[in-house]
Amino acid sequence: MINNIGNTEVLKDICSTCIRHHGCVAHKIKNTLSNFPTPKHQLFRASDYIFHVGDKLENLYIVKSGSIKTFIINQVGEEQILNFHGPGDLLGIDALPFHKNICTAFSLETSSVCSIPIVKLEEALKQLIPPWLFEFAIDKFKQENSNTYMLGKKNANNRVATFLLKASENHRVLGCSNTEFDLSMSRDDIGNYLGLASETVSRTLTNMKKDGCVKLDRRHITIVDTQHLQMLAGS
Amino acid sequence: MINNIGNTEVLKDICSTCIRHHGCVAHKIKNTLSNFPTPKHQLFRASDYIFHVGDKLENLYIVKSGSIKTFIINQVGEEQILNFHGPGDLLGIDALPFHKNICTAFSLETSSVCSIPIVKLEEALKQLIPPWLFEFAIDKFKQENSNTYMLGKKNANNRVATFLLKASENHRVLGCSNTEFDLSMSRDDIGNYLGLASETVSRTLTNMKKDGCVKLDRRHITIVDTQHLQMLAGS
DNA sequence: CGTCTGATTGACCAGGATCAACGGAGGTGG
DNA sequence: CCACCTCCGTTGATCCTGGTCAATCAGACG
Repeated sequence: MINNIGNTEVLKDICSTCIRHHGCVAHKIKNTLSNFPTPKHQLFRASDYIFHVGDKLENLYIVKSGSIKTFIINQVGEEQILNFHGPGDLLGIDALPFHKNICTAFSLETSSVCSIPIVKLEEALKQLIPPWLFEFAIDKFKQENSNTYMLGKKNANNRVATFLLKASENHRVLGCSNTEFDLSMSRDDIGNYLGLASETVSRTLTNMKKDGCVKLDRRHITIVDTQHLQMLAGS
Repeated sequence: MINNIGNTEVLKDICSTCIRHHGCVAHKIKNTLSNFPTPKHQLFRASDYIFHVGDKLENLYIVKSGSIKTFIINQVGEEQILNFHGPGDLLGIDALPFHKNICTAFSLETSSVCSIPIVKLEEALKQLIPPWLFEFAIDKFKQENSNTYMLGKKNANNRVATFLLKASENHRVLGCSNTEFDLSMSRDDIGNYLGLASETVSRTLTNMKKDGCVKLDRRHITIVDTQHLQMLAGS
């Protein structure tokens, strides 16, 4: 009833189910550009993999019916689900710009998807829009997606360590020291953001200090043992 | 040291700090389109508001230096931080397409931003790219952004209720019943996604059933009292 | 009918929230 | 220049939510 799976009518009616995005992107691109190949439809059954982490990304997929989960495997070998995807959702865009899948996609039930050769899509988009805008959009997608990184982190150590490493990485990208910097936000703000009480943030930082992992002076942080921190972050 | 705040050199050197995005979007657009207005720079001091939730969105902002937090206010009047934004980050894009800010932006320290009149930007982008692609991109941004909705949810009730409401909304958008549907994933998957044990998901659902909030039959869900569920979700 | 997987329920325990007290830094006013 | 105040961070004590382990149960399927 909900997802009229396996209904051949759905497959015939090209992209009629891509409601959420006001029509299927692939076909819109096709209508705009004459040399774009006809998007193909594929059927996956329950427990089928659409793609694996690390694989070369050959296609982008738009879910037409059914549902698909994407997940990564963490340090300990456990699955961490990133998201559930239903009709209209796009799969694989976070594999750009390196064409390497950063997650695994797994069909939870019989699902039909519309697949677009990624190389062709990039060519097409570069005809449509300026390259800098393309890069910007990709970058933006990845940035937003990276918020998900916190959802699975369970305990206080995981969360705070991940937070520190992300702050460190941000400073590195900006050309500043990634081992010694000032946090601009209060313990309260950090706790609020991480879903912890400010006291817990404080305690966790104190423990890291005792372990010789970081040095602390109020909001001034020195990362002493990055490896240890990464271990605490659990990824 | 980290953010050379208030340094007038930074303000003179147009968008030199927008490293992460390989240059400032606003100026790239300006270079592409002759009629696009020169982006303006603004300075905010610690505890200044860049914009408030509900305000009409006049400008997009690109952070050049300093740091800014964005947050929403939940049912109970508490602040829930969505993200911290540093140099290179874009502020306000989630206010599209309705031009109404869905969060408040607050400067944590002295911060300089580059502001772009949003109406002008939209006009410019519509010259650059096909409208359907523009709509698609906006829609995609919002979708990714909406992952953040879970970060603030603290307890099991919050999380599970929010999850159910999102599932309900997804079904509504697809033209299916939003009060009675099948979940395609196991309790294990739900728990993994929400950062809860599967047993906790089960218990929480059972409690909701006892409260007359939902009906349950394995993966088949009937939402009986949406208002109650929204109260549990806490937003 | 037996097996297997997934969901539910119970018992117990630990991690983190809450409440409370304290200390230090910075700001303000006399 | 110093006394005072306020805000923020730290630390301690206690309680409770939710994780873990384990047993049971209900469907699905061969």
